Amino acid sequence: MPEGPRRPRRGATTIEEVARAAGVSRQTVSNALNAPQRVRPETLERVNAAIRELGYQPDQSARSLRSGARRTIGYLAPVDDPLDPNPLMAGFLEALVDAAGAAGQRVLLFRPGQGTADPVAAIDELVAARQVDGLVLADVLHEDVRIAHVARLGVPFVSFGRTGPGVPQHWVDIGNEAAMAEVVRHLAALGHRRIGYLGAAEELPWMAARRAGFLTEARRLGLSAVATGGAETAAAGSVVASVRALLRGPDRPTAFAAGSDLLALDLSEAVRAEGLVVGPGGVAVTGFHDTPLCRHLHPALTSVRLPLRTIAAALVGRLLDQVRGEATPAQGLELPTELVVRGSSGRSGGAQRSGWSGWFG
Amino acid sequence: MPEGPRRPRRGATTIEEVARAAGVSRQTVSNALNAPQRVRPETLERVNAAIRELGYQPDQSARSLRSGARRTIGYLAPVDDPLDPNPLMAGFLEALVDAAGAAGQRVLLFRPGQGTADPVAAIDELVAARQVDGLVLADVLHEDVRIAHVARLGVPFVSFGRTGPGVPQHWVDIGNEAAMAEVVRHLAALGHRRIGYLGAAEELPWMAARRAGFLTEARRLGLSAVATGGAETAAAGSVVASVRALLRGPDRPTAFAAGSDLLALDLSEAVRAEGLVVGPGGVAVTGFHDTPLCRHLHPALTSVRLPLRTIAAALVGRLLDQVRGEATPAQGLELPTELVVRGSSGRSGGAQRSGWSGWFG
DNA sequence: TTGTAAGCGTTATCAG
DNA sequence: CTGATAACGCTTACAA
Repeated sequence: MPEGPRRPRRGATTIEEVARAAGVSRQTVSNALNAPQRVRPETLERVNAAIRELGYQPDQSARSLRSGARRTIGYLAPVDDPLDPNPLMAGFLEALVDAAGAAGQRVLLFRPGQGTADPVAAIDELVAARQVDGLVLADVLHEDVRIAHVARLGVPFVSFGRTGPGVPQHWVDIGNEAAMAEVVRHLAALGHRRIGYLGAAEELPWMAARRAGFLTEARRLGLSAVATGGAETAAAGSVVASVRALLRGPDRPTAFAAGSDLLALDLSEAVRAEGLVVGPGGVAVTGFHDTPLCRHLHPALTSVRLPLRTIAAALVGRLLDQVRGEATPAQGLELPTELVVRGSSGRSGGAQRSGWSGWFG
Repeated sequence: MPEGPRRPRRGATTIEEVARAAGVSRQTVSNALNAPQRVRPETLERVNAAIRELGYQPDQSARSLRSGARRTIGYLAPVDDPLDPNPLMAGFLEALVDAAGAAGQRVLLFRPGQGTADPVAAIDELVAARQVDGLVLADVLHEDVRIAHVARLGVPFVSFGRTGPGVPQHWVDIGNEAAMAEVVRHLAALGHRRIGYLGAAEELPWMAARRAGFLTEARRLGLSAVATGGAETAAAGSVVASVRALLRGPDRPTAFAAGSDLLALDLSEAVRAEGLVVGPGGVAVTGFHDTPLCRHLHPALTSVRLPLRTIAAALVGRLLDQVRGEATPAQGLELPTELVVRGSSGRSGGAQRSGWSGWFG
């Protein structure tokens, strides 16, 4: 006669015990849980009482085995540069877990095995072990092996960030170009006519988009615009120097936008090093991400805030649509950002909302 | 005749197919996986070949249901202040996922349901649904309802951070007092005799410990020390003012330690506002956490680095000991931090390692 | 060493 | 609307 597992089972209540307590069959309890409309109200109430009484929760493994639904989504954490980690990862994860939880899903965090920087193997393992119903990918590149791979596997997935047009897919992203265009308009409205941009890691699509958005909008408004911090200034430590050069050159910009809050910090240091001052009456500076850092600077840093909760909700929604087999055509959603104006630019401390950017195919 | 789940099954290979391909029984495949020493080497090789060939991975749900082992640990994300999020959450999570992965475990992220700030309910759900083998709790308070609750439930758990002596438990923490003591010694070695400390949220044990470590070591060395930023300066925005007051007072400190990198930023602003300069020849400033911010400041910020990977590995190790039922007595492990000396204090850019702090019962 | 049989807790089908 | 029965894929004891 087979024996139970060697590990002492936690005294977890089973559906059987609930059924006994409520004086019904096992099936009725299952129905009460999964198809309440099939159970007579008074029976339902009795069953629910027993469930509450015993603190019953269905065993998720048994449920998954039988139904095929794992009720879990996998989040593949990007392997990021420890020197420049994604400053929003924590906040995004919290939002993701909340959004998933609201939809009755858990979030399983995974990463490529150490040493192996190969995300494809990690994905394969998770999928083969049938641990998740779908995947959320982040920091997606134009040509992303992960996307190509999961698309080939046929696993439901959704990506935070846009990819090239090769693979039809669901994605959610912020309007990086639109965000920087809004920054440019903000600076122009303050009267700045010569503006500068400091970027970094321009091979990353979102960074490239921010720079492009900056330059395009500046051109459209007829401003004099110059960008630095790209490949031409790649050498470490030279970022500040490149900005100082701009500040010493002819047509010195009176305002600078940065591709991140940390770059805005570099920017501020360069400004100070040139004997200038940041803020009203001096050089305007803006950042990106709206990290807590912004509030600790003097003057406080104007920055672009990402709608993390909306992003997470959209990601989860689109992912679960696929999991449920609802045949929504692959499409993208670009969400608007929020420009949070603080002392480093302009006078007031209020916030302006940028416009809705719409749907993309 | 019962039918399979309504969701179209992904064409996942089962143990049966592997057995057929290798010309052995289902059991032999299971043995090859779970007890390879029981299988004749040549058979093992044949089975492994079939496994590789078919890309087989055991269905984790089936495995969990039968064996009781979920191969998953739950991480309860602390509900933190969005204005002052834990700056290390992202890095810690990465380290945790890696450490868990190395031990064959996944990490399930969960949070108290939105609205409900009740972590106990979230824990109950996860445990009742038998989704995890154990729990990792972080940012643990002296009297922590979560600890009391999981201890009562009898679920294996381990905490990042120390709690009161009420409940016997496994914990891992950094030596907050020792870390600040090392900072104080560092400042003293630079010749500073009057030093200040800027803290915040002193009701949090780790913040209180940092302050205490600072004051104790300063007293021990016979330095003149003063701390601010506690409850007495709770009003928002007054932090900088409180430091400026110290800088204007008699016995002006020539060096300041902060309880976090962001507080060090406040500190720097206060120093500058008083017309003083941060760094060698001016006021020395140190931070805590060693966030990327440190490298973007000028001068770069001396800070205390946490051994996140070591912490994560220790947490996972202790947790799995409990899961495996190895009767290790509840005990704590205090890990040393690393003081990373940069331009904001001292001259060199090197790093000093602090000493090993030892084991606690 | 390998094969046989049972059952983990749940949900789906089908007969009452 | 309820109750019996089978099956999801796997691991464990035991027999061969």
